Formats: sequence, C-alpha cells, structure tokens
Amino acid sequence: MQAQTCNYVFFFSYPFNQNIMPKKTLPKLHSDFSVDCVIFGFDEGELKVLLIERNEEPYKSWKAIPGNLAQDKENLDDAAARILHDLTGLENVFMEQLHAFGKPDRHPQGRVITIAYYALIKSTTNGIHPVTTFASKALWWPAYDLPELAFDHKEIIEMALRRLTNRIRYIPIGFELLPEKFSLTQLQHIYEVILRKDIDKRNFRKKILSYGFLTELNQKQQGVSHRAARLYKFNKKIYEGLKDKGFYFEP
Amino acid sequence: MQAQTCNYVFFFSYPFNQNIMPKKTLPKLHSDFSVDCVIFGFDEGELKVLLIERNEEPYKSWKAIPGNLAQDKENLDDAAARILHDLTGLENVFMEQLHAFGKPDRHPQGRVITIAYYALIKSTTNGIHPVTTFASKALWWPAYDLPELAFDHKEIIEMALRRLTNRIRYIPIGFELLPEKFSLTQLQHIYEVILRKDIDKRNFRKKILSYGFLTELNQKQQGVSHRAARLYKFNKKIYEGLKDKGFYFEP
DNA sequence: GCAAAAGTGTTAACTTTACACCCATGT
DNA sequence: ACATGGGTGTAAAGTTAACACTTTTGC
Repeated sequence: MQAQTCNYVFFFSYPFNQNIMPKKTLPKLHSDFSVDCVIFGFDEGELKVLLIERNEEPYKSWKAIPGNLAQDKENLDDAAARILHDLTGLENVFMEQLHAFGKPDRHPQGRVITIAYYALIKSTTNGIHPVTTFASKALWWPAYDLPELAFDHKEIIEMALRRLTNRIRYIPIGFELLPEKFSLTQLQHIYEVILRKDIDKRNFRKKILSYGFLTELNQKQQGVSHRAARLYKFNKKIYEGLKDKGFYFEP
Repeated sequence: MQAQTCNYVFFFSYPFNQNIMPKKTLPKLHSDFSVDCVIFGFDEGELKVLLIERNEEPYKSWKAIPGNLAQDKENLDDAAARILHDLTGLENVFMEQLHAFGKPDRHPQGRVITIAYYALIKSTTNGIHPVTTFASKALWWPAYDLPELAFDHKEIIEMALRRLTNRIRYIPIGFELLPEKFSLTQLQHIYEVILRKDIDKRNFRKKILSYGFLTELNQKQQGVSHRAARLYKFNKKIYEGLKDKGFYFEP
C-alpha cells in the first residue's frame, strides 16, 4: 500500500456529452473509488471470511472487508490483487470481480463507489492460510454469521455468498479453498457447506471423478486417527479442455 | 438526460486509511464515473445491439454504446435505467449490472471507470422496439458483427454477449427479447441464436413446457402465410416459485 | 476391540436424445 | 396444389438417485 501525498486537484464535473466546453481543452475527470475484497477461506468445516478492524475514520474500529482507494494508474483487477497481497502475502489467487456498489450515501465522505471482488484462498493442511501483514487487525469470521459491518459491507458479503453458491455449480472452484493435495471427503465438505445440503458420498465421488480433472496421487493423509484418505490434485489442463463443452455440477 | 451546470469542485485525493488528516474534518471525496448500457434486441432472426453515434469529443462521431456520467445522487441501477429510458422511452426493462471496466487509460480525459449494464428489450410484433429519442443518432447493429467502437466498448459488448449466453442457461430470459405474446418457435430461435446451435423442435417444446411457466393462450399468430402458431405468455409467478430449486436449461 | 472415517456397486427411476410425418393456412 | 412452418410420440441411451456394508488406522 503506497502512501499518497496530499494534493489538490481541480476538475469540472461535466457530463462529457455536453457541448458547451472549449473544443480542444477537454476537462480533466477524476474518480475516487475504492476496491474492496471479500476473502473466503475454509477451515474447521466452515466457510470463513477475512475481516479487518478499521483504525481510521470513517467507521473507525468497525469491522469491514479489506479495501482501499484505487491508485491512479492501476487496473481494477490489480488493485484487488494488491489489497489481497498486502493483507495475506498471497499471489495467484482465484479472484473475480463481484459487483460495483454505488448507493449515493454509502460513504460519509462523498460519492465513493466501490468495486467489490471476491477471492478464494487455499487453506494449508493445518487450517486456513495465516494472515501475514496486519495480522493483529485481521480475523477470520464465519461467513454465514456476520457481525455488524462498516459501510454496505454486509450487503457485499451477502452478494459474494450468493455468487459463490452459484459459481460452484458450473466452475470447479472447490479446489481453490483446499490445499494443493486434498481428499475427496474434504472436497465434498466444501460442496456441502457452500450448497448448504448433504450429498451422497458414493454419488459425489463417482460424478466428480468422471470429469477426469482430478489426478489421483500415490499419497495418503498423514497423522489422522482413522483410515487415511487418498489424496488428489486438480488438473487445470484437463478442465480447460472440458469447460468449452459446458459444465454443470449439481451434486 | 438532465443538463448539469458547469462547476468546480475542490477535493483531496486521499486514501481514507491514511492517518495524517485532521480528525474531525474528513476530506471530501468525489467520483467521475460513467454508466454504460449494452441494449440487446432481437429482430429478423438476429441479435442486435443498440449503438449511438457520438456527437462530442472524445471519440466524436465514433459509434459507441449509450452511456453518461452518473449524477451525484443517483444509484447505479437508476442511472442505467435513465440512460435506457432517455434513448428508448422504455421502463421496467430487464437489466443487470455487467461489470466495472477501469483500465487507467480507457478514457482520454482521465481516470473514468465505467459501470456497464446490459438490457434486453422486447420486440414489438412487427420487429424490434423502435427507438424514440435520439433516433437519428441511434441504430441497431448485429451483435455478432460489430464495427469499430469508442473507448473499450467492443470489449464491453463482448462480455455482455458471453454473459447472455451464460444467463440464458439458468434464467429464462428469452422472453425478455420477445413481445408479450410469442410462439414457441420464436422462443426457440432466441435460444438457437444465443446458444449458437440448432435445437430439436420436439425436444425444445417438451422441455420448456415441462417447467410450467408458459401460459398457453387461446390466440394464434395473425397474418402469416402458413399455419398460424399458438401464442404463449411467460408466467413470472410460477417461475419465481421454481427458481429456488435451481433451474438449468441447456436444450 | 472399538471408534472414526474411507472406500466401494447395483438397481430402479428419470431424463435426454434421436428421429419423420401429417396439419393448417395463404398464395 | 404447393409452399411454409406448426404440431405431435416413441423407444433407446444415458444419467441420476437411493441405498449398506467392509476396510483401514490409531487409540
């Protein structure tokens, strides 16, 4: 997060199809908008969302989803990746633009719309991926049981949850919430939590294996106090070939 | 489209999580962003998109999708509805936010992101719905064969097309492009064009009727030079009950 | 040996696909 | 009477859903 010096900018709030301005000197336009990021993780059988506690006004000491004003020369996607990276140290994370939120009164300092993203981050084998920077201020919270939140952030998370439920039916994104190597039961739990329903174990395995994008590893779980499960990896290449034909998975 | 007077606004370009500003007087933030709208119609067996010819800089006399800077106190959805209404006179049209586009250099006057929407408008029985205001500047263009366009508008339309292909599989939106009363063959053509494939007539009818959200009318087509087709209406209430259980239609 | 989760197959119900001819209407 | 699109049923193939017991491992 780069500090920005305080500066003044002059500008006209002109709709650009008004024809009353001098021909050659188009007015300068400028936007203050933020990029916010709903970060999901999966731990202890629960879907979690990463919240920060704000340490500035407005909404000082409220919980919020991480976000920031976008920098001047920055793509939206890059801004979202930066916010995620600053907070977690992670890169190459599954991320998708969610929605632009722009109620005129959503921000007390003026008209600030926000472009919301959501990200799915892989847990380590011991649990959710730890937060590196800002750790004292960031906390994982159960996604289906949210506290009061700053701005319209509750609305944003709720839309992200709906999007996730929707997406998992036609993109295999369950893997994004698991470690590289995972068992079929772990994967099934992701589907059960996100789709909010129980799934038959035998049918789930048959169907998910039938797509062929899971590579069976010659490895098993370690240190569990019951029969160790075989581990699998997601084979992105095979999926890429599959997805043009359409993919719909409602177990 | 309301004219806006020319004014100057002073503001600070502060990230709001910097802690160097005076406690009680938060800086005023302000955004210039536009709302653009991809308007789809269906006519002569083709999917069309409504383009305008710009009459101001930048991109004067280029073709573009209709759009405008958002007004200060306006919701994003309302701004999109206003743009559509100003151009077509229509209200209560199917409309959905598509995506926020924000490459830093997408607008020559500065950082102007745009929130893109897409809308589906019903054709009249004689063809596509006529454009009322701005008619001289607006034209229906084949959606799969676009001209050069201003800004990043081609990219926007292409994403809208992908979204439409996707949406039609799990929301029954084919109706939104047809008159209130339509024949099953008309509806099938919508699916064939948007999904870009031929569909078996008998199977299509069986499947779409099996959902129960089409009400059979005691009316037939008029003035066709062949056996007149029975007309149907979309019953929104029945669909609303259905959609919680999920809906996937890939004919 | 028991608790805990892994792993495995079959059948019936349902859904999808493929396919061809007669019907109604206007010219 | 012919051209145009409207309207209809069936059987085979494929998919989904329901269901219960044995295996492995750690304690």
